[in-house]
Amino acid sequence: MKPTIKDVAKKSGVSIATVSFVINNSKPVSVETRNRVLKAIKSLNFRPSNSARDLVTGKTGNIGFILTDDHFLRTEPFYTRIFLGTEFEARSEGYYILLTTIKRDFKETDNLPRFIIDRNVDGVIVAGKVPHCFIERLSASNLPAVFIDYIPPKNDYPMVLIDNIQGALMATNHLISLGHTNIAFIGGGTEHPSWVDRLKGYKQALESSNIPIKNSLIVANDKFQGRQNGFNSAKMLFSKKNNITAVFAANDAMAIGVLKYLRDNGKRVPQDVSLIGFDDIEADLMLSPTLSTIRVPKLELGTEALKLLVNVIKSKKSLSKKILVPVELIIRESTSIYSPK
Amino acid sequence: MKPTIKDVAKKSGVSIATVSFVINNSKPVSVETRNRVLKAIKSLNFRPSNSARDLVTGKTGNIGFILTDDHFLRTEPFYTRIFLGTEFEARSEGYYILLTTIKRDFKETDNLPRFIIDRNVDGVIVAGKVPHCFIERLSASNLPAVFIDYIPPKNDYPMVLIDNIQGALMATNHLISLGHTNIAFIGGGTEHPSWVDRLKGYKQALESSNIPIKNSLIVANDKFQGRQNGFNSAKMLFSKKNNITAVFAANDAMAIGVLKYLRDNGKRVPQDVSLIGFDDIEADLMLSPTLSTIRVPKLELGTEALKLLVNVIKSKKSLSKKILVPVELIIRESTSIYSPK
DNA sequence: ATGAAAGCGCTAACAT
DNA sequence: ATGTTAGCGCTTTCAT
Repeated sequence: MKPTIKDVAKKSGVSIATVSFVINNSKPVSVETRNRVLKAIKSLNFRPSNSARDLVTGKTGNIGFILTDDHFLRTEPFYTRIFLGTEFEARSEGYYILLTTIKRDFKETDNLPRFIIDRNVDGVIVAGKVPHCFIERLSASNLPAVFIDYIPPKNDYPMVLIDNIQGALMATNHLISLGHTNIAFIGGGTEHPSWVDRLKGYKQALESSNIPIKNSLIVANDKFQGRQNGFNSAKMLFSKKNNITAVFAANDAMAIGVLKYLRDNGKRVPQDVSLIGFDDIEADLMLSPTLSTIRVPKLELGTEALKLLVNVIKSKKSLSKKILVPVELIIRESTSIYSPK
Repeated sequence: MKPTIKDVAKKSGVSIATVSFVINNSKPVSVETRNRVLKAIKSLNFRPSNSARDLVTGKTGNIGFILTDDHFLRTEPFYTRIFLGTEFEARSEGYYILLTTIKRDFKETDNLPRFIIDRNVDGVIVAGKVPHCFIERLSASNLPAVFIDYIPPKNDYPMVLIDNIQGALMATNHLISLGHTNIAFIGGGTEHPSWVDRLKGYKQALESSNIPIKNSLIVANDKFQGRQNGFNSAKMLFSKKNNITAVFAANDAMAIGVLKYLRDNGKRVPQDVSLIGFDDIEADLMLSPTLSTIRVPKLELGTEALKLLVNVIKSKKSLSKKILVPVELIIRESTSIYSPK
């Protein structure tokens, strides 16, 4: 049978209260008793029962991690890495993570994740864009929550966000510094804050270098997803004659699509066109040339979110703090100096 | 405050025992009392506390899901789909899933997942290949466990496996039925049972059609992973002159690598070379031609494993049942009739 | 068919 | 600094 706190108490000749104090560091215990208790714990291989502890503290020791199924199943290990960051940090904080997905088109009548209904989590982390009606329902549940990489409509809730504007500035400035002026932007729709900010950064960079912003060089819609989007957008841009010498794709998935289009159509990267992405997904090893990009510290997004959530849970305050995680310019093979033919 | 069983008892004018009987269907309760209790539960929005219940039953209501980090982060959403199957089934069985990764090179001295150390799961599901020393440690923990898509060395433990031989037979026979006879096999190493079986099926198919097995047409090593492996293996095969007209790649990731190699080297698929994979991963939409393959029902692997584990947990018997999940031939564009030039 | 009550393993207030 | 003890919310045995 699993040893209990009683066994430890008996073995070390103290009361169960003292054992509890030692386990939780909740009251001063003399060094020698503490050592005796610790020894007993070790020799019995004692672990406090979660359910007993949770029952009396009213906590669950669990944290829910929620994202849409399409995000979870994405080809690029973006959200899975974020999850890993969260799970990793959870270990050291003593929490368990319950991962669940909701449908991309979560309906008002759909069930909330079971751990919310049963209130079997102390808080939840929401990663990526989720339907508004889900957020409303979550809100109504009054659970502490932290959002990663998405700004919920009401903009309360603590968030961990990517510094998208800064990243887009860095990417675009990198191309500018290489001598490019005809720089295209390929992005997603306008309903995700990230796409909006990455476009904003692109425009800001051009402006500060006094390069005119041409709408004909900007394609931003979300009729398609990821690579397919990049491919189609590139087709739209390059089928017209507009002497594009560099492309900033708002994420790596799209950049890979662009790359594919350019290859299929006899344009060399970076000789004819420089290409930079965003995210630094663990791209295909086979990708050639390797992609210059803006690195998003995915693990860090996850760890920061967990820390933030634990703070909220412990402080009971609903601080609506925003953490902006810095990004990094990664120069690889797909960008090079502008050299007109 | 969260309502308790007491509130329900009070509201419906019965004892908490009766409420418990209703909740768990553990003793006959008269229809009218049952209805009264049910009404009270609903009106109070009562949910039994997991920790209280777990404390008295000695269960945790949790199941651990373990895989190596590289599997979890794989480009192809293979294991993530399996997880989703498990998680889905867990919902209806009333379990929560604690997902955690271990390192691909898990060392003897590494910590076991926390939920095992703390015994905070009633059982675990292990997906994909994991280090032997991990399995030994898991074994020592005496937790019920089920393996998915991997046969642990000692071969005890219940397993949910893919019918690899059957799948490889179907794939190879498909190529044979199209008139191909010079069929190459590209696989992984020999230390994963799946690779071994897929090769076995390939050979069996050739034999039953009286096509000689040529070792020169077989490449099976795991110096590289996934696509890269396929690419390199294809290079090895096609740089010699051996009139290969069809390739069976032991998984889709490798098949995509093969496809890439063939494209880069002016071979058309399927006109010059037919290509079939295995797994039916949600391949790149941009893949052209679309890949014929053997579909592995990934969600089903996950759901079956959970059902099996729950059985083991409930029956307390360590039945070492093996479930062989059937696969399906999916014919798409990458395979066509052999037509010599 | 229903109820009373013991007790699961722990925390924390109170007592010493 | 350490011990005693009352619960936390539930399941389950034993009465009725």
